[in-house]
Amino acid sequence: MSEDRVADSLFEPEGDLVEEMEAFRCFLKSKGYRVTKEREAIAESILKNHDHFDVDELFLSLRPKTPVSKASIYRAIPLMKESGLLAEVYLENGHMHYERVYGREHHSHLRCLNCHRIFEFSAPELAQVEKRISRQEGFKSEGHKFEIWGLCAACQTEKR
Amino acid sequence: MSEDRVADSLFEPEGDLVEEMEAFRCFLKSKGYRVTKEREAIAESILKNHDHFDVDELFLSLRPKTPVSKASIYRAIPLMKESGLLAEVYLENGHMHYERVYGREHHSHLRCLNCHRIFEFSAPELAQVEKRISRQEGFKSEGHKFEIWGLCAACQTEKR
DNA sequence: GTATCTGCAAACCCTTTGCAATAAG
DNA sequence: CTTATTGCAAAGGGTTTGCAGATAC
Repeated sequence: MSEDRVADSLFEPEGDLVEEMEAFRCFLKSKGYRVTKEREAIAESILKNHDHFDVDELFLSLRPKTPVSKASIYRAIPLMKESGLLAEVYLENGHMHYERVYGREHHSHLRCLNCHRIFEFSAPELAQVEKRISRQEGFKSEGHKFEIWGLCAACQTEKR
Repeated sequence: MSEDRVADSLFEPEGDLVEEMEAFRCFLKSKGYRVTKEREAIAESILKNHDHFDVDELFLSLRPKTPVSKASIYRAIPLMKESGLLAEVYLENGHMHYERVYGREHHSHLRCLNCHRIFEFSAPELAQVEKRISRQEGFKSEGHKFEIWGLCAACQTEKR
């Protein structure tokens, strides 16, 4: 069906959802955590619908078909972080925003201070900086985050 | 008095405190905000004692000599951010950590996930990445943040 | 004199937690 | 069966806010 889009890594073919769900289940088992329908619903919703999201969006999007309490969502987040399914991205208006990691390339963010939209980009130098500085400082690095803030193209025009 | 240390930008000669306080007062006036003794005490405490801090540390360090309520501290923070005196650095254990910006070079952070210490470094490439990506995306950038996390040298040894 | 700022205490709001019922293995 | 997980509602805890009195200008 969608086998002819193998190289397209931005829009996920269906098969990847199955694989990624399986990876998450595997992770849970490997840690002795249980595979519950709530955890599956949360993970599936993120993998299908949410590149960037906060707890409330996730909660609301689950509610119609497979309601899960916020307590369970909050309790699932550390597990999903640990499994590498998602990562914290930034805090805005006093609550955390997350992004899906499975099936996406590592990237950095541009944040518009005016419209609060997030734009993504990749910059290969960053991994090199991470490596070099870590070596230099005797650090064993596990990841990095780079963020640029300012005004996006649209908001610059608007403000003139 | 300390005129012979002009080039030393890491440890601040006394004169800089006066200048930096003056810059902050100027900023307040320029915006129509008032120069109050509370705002001066907060700014002076940060400039003198706090490269990295959170609200509680600031509150406690002010209390003995020039007590200022937390409400006033929280109300002063956006002003100090706006003036460029301080910047948000990271969220830890549910509360924000700040750093002094006046009189210090821009730098990035290494965070140890084990001992939670922060190490600083400079990497000139980062400003170039900021510039290049902004140009590429039509973004008008106003700043960037780069952070590496992992295990510091001491914590790696300890864990073996 | 007037508008802004301060301190206090209460309100906010996101997140965490205790507990009894439920479900996974 | 046993123990982890869920949902609920209450607690937690950093931050914000309303208000009356104090203060900058």
